[in-house]
Amino acid sequence: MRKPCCEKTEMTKGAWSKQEDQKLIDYIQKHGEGCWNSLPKVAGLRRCGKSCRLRWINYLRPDLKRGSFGEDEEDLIVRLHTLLGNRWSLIAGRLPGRTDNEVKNYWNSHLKKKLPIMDTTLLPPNKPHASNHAPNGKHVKYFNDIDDDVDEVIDDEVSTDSVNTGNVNSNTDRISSCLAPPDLNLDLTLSIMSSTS
DNA sequence: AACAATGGCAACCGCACCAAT
DNA sequence: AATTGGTGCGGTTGCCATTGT
Repeated sequence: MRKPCCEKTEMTKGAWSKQEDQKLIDYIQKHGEGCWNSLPKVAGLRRCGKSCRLRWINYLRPDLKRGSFGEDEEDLIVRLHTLLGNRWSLIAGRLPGRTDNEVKNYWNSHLKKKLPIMDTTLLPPNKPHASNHAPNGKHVKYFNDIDDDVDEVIDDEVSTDSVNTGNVNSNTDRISSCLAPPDLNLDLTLSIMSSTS
């Protein structure tokens, strides 16, 4: 077992102060992202590198789109989750200005409870090492490989849906329709796996 | 008004991958 | 080929605000 990245007892934990935020922003504006482990020392922060990275990616990045999710984004999350399961980083990659943490939180706190009680066989596996996982557990690389194909499907579905959703009244109905769209090929992942292996 | 329950979000933790050596 | 350090990801926790009793 590897040692924890930051076992130093003097490391600060918990909520970030404005001063800390500013130090991190200043440092990254000067030096760019990367070298997270050495960053705190150079930037004068008493935080571990992982904490700095998380703070930057999830909160401080200038391209972040704060605020509530739009209906289009909601649809896309549901669709992508249907295809990919809990691959939050991949899902977030399809949502400009959104982070994996934000998408994950939004799913857990908003979308999950909107979903109708349904046949769980329609749901994807939560872990990449479930039935349709990539060989050797290299799920990230594997999912990146199919990324472009998913992109095509999602683009098609969203453009179609953006026309259709005008007639759908409730969120629940809208999400239900997303979960079982008549022409969405939910076997895509599997078929790509077999075709690329 | 006071307290308890609930929900939402930020942050932490542990594990896994990858590149360098 | 094995080891190591850096990084990324997903699950979980804890805090705080809001709502209900």
